Amino acid sequence: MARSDSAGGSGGNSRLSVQDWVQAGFRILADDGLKALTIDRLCKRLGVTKGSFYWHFTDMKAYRNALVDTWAAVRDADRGDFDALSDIPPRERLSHMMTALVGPSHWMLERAMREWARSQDSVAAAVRSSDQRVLAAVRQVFLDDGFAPDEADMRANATFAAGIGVLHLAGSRPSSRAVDWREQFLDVMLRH
Amino acid sequence: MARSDSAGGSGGNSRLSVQDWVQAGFRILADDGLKALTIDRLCKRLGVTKGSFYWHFTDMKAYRNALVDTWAAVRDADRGDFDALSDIPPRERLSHMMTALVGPSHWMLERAMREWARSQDSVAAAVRSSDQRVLAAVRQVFLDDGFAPDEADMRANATFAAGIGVLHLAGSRPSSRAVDWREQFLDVMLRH
DNA sequence: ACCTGAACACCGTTCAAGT
DNA sequence: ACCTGAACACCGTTCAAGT
Repeated sequence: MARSDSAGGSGGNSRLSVQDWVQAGFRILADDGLKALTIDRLCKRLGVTKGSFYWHFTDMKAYRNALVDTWAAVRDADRGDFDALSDIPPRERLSHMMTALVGPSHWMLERAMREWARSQDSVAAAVRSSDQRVLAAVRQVFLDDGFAPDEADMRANATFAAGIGVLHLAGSRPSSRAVDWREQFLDVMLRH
Repeated sequence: MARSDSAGGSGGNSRLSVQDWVQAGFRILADDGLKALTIDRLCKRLGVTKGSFYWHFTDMKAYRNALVDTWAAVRDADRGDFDALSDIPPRERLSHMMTALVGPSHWMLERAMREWARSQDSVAAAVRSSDQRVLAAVRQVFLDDGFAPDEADMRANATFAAGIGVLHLAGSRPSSRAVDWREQFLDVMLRH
């Protein structure tokens, strides 16, 4: 096998960084799903052998943790965008958040993370702490809309749970019907 | 398929039925979770070799289908119990349904089914059709409570999605706090 | 009809050896 | 420091052969 030059990545350097492995993993997840994410496939994509993987990561568990950490950072960045929009009315803000949660690009990743969380405590902890931050932002919307703290808490949890439920129930990408549905649902949740 | 020898007892060198394999699978799932459900482990539990498994099932996929079919039958039986309670007030009926969905014994199984559904279309179809029946029962509650068909539809979907979300967000068994939360949530959903 | 036993492919993991 | 190459264990799958 002739070793193909580099992985088409940044700089075309022959040596790999942790981030190279992480990015390759994200691409595989998006292209072919959870089951396709195997060490062999990663190595083929990066043009190295398995030993290289085990120099960068102690095992598959550690590699998943690296993926989850990067995912959590991206998620936090998204949440930062919400904070920037804190001057627009609560109703619209909530609509934005729901769209982002169930939304297009994160869709596959969200599912993968939650799937790993079920069999790996370290992933579960990272997902939970990321969820907490999103929940706090949703709760703030209800507070801003004039609900008492307890009520805001309950409604934020309900809204978030429904979002996660939709994520798991959806067989495919959210349809336009789902968008209508979402708006009606938010009407109910924001009703005083 | 209706041949049931001395199932349940260990030690009988009698021949195995499909249901013997299914029941052994449920026990492994409940005891040690999804990852423990391997052909080797099933064989050790039943005291046979792998060849036996492959005489009863064409592959692991087919075996999972058998498990899902049995699960769907049990779920339908539960739903039958709801129908019997159609004379009690909507609010209480909904409370019962939510408790059963998120509830104790089916908990582990529900998750396993939905996990398989993600990577196997036949399982996804079975889960979806079972979900549809539950959804219809929830929708009926809202109709009985006086909501218009469209409203009932939307609220049933929201209630169900929230239930599934809670199922996936829960790290452990539902706490007593979760029960309070559930009642408050139902109050909002049933508010006219 | 129902099962054994041995084989094979695939994948995660290890490690001595190379640059 | 970073990677190769060969080995091993585990698990799903196949199949000829046994009862």
